[in-house]
Amino acid sequence: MGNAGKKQRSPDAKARVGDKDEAAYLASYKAKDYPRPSVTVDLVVLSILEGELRLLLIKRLAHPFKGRWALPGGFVRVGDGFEDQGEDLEHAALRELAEETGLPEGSIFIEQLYTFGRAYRDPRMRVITVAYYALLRPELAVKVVAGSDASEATWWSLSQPGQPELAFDHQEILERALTRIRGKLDYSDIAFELVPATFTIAELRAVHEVIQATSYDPGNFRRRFNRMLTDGIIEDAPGHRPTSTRPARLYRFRGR
Amino acid sequence: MGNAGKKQRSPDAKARVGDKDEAAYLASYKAKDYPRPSVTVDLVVLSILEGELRLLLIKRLAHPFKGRWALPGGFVRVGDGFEDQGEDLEHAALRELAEETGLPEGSIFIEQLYTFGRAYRDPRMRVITVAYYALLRPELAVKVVAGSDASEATWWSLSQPGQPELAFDHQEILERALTRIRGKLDYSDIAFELVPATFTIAELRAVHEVIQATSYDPGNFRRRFNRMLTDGIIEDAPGHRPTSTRPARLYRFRGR
DNA sequence: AGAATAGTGTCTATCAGACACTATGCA
DNA sequence: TGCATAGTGTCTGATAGACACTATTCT
Repeated sequence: MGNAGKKQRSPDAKARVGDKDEAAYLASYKAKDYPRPSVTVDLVVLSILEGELRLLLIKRLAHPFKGRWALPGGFVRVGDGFEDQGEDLEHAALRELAEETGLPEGSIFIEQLYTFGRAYRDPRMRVITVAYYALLRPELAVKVVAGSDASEATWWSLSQPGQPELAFDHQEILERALTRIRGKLDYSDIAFELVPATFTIAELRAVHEVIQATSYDPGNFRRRFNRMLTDGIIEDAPGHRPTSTRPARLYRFRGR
Repeated sequence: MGNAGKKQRSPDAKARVGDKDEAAYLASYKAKDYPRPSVTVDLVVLSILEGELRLLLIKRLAHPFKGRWALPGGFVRVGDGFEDQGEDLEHAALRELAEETGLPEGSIFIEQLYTFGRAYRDPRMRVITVAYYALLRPELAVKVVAGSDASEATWWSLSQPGQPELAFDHQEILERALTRIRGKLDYSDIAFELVPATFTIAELRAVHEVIQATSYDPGNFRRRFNRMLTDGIIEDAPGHRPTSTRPARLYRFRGR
């Protein structure tokens, strides 16, 4: 171990120095001599369970911050650098998400959030993390189990006080994710990622209410909803959702 | 050269293996054995000159894409990794901006845009770039000169057809920056970063028009502007701006 | 029958867009 | 004096928030 620098150098680099043509130049490129940071992806995984906004946290089994709760994430695979440049960032995020939740890779919505790279944010070494947020429909969220590395995974409520102190700068990442999501909720389609495949108006309203931590007038919300209907963003779905009183009509997101 | 891997390892790592305490653990940490990508910052530097939206591009002097135009940027300094973890991402962006424009480091507005890390986006090796956008007031923009590395720097117009083909995935980065800026223009204060320190309503309107590539009714725009006045976002400034006809009142952004 | 939620309608304030109009300084 | 731009006022349509009201189903 500790031979990463060696492995990443093209084997016959020196031989081609001096060649003017670009292909040869690439082979002899020496930029790898600069120190490089480690790059990770971290995920703010959110869902709504039992009417509360919930965050998926993993208990760290190793130093640093051993025993503390942290966002799921891990190193981006960059291959050997030259012949194999490894996986895309989004792929790394989806892979880590699948590994740490046990869910299949498809059908999980993620979006890049921000990149956190403050020096000393990881005490071990320079680590730059590309943060994503993921939104899980409740049907999927309940299937989450601890990943193959046997680490503990738990849905913490953000709707109630008493979250644990997070490892690294993960609290800051979480807050930026919430701010972003709150800002995008009204003008984007992300709310539909937190609702079952077919849903009632009240269910969609509950998503908005839980995320914004306010309450909306049912009548006014319905009006906004009706505009989405006439705009073709959503459509009727067959059946009704039984409730404690009058059953509610079902709808379906038409996106994508 | 090629000794980056060696330099980044803590000298007495092996000696402390087995110690349970966290500090010792950090010293012996071996995560550096994973291959690491290079990390750069790239900047979409925009200003408005002669009524046109302009983008600062640098002509590449080296392979790859030698002779092609590219966004200014460069490697993030990460120090030796452990004792010295190097500079923050935003600092790297501000430093590169200063180096490549000759402008002083303060008083330039930048904001992180997105991180582009597709495999093979750089043919040499795996490079992940954290993109920022910078907005320069016209007074500053005219002072930009080619940086210390003597590379050619030019303001290209985005308001007219005929931009050059950009190096790497810089076209994609540019497009994301424009989309972001167009989206934020209405609800944020970024328009004030493209206008002189004191400005007229027509000048601010011109910024909006050039960026959105539309035209706004002067009367209606003035009404929006008046709301900003009563909200305290902007305030009167002394004097008038001479025009070809009736001089216009001056205002000043109150932010920060 | 009563309770609770689904679903509809109305009123008001705010704001954007269209557009007509007045004011002022320069050529 | 004419003209271009600065600056004001008015009308209309769309939308959000407050709130009163009707409809339907479960218990």
